Amino acid sequence: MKHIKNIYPKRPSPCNCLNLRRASRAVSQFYDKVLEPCGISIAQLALLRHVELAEKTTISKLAKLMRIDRTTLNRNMKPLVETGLISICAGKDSRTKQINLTPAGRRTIAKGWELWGEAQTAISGYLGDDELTQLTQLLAKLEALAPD
Amino acid sequence: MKHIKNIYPKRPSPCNCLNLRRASRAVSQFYDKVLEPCGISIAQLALLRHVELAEKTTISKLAKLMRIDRTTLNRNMKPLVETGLISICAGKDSRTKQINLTPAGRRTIAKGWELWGEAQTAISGYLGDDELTQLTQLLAKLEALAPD
DNA sequence: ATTATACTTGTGTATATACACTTAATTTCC
DNA sequence: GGAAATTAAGTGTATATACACAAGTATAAT
Repeated sequence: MKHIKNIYPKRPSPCNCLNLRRASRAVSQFYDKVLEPCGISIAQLALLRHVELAEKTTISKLAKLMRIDRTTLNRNMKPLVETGLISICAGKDSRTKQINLTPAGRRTIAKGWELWGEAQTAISGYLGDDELTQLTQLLAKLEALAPD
Repeated sequence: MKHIKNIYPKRPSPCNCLNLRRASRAVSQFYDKVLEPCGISIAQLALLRHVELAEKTTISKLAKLMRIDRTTLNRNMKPLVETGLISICAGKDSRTKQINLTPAGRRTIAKGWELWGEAQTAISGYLGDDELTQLTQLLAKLEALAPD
């Protein structure tokens, strides 16, 4: 406990959480920049991809799959519905709603997929195989902290 | 620490960005939970700590120090001003504003600092020294992707 | 001194995130 | 069959995030 000033050196912060949040912002912005030509963000591409993966699923199930809060997902879908990339209709169980990918949504995924690959390749190359493996494992372990 | 559930691994996505975002959410929620007794989030504690570190600074300088967007900082300060943890007054240069920590803000930091230590210790123990070092280095490298 | 340039902040807009509470529908249990 | 418990979705509220644009102030250039 010698010098308090060193508790916050320039970079990185001593706070694991803050370091994660900063890296998350930086990397998200990097992906978003690369994805710009297709008109959606990395968060939105992820949403579309999960809708494609679990076709005709419901909101709660999709939220569980994506591991985000149900109400967050609900609101994140809004701009994608408005731009016609996904559509929502009533499910068989009247409590549920069914989420569908539109043709435009599929086209956007196709375009976004290519761009995503560029970003992904760039990051992978930037880190190298060993660090990439490390990172993936560490993040998986950290994510396990989330309830359920 | 009782908050940690050891039910990993959850399968990582192939997307580095998504993995980061998920881990960021999970870890932020973990810290937020531990910080609950002091009434602020980890993001807010970080803001207060940076205000303390760079006393009487301006919005733009503080944003640069925290490495977040200036307008984001501007809005994040609002609830802290309303709850009386920080105060804002005119700076010498009439363009600028001076950000100050209030006595209540200092008390909140003191309380938050202890709780933060608990969360930090929990995470550090959960990962272990080697992984913690790896993580810190990887995140610093990734954050370097952000434009200046 | 006036103009041009750079700097500092604020606002409108929009997405991302999640908690608390509510409503509606289904399932379970007696 | 009807009450109780569970499940699915929606809304209000609030914070976190950042881009585009605007307006005011200070400094540099002429």
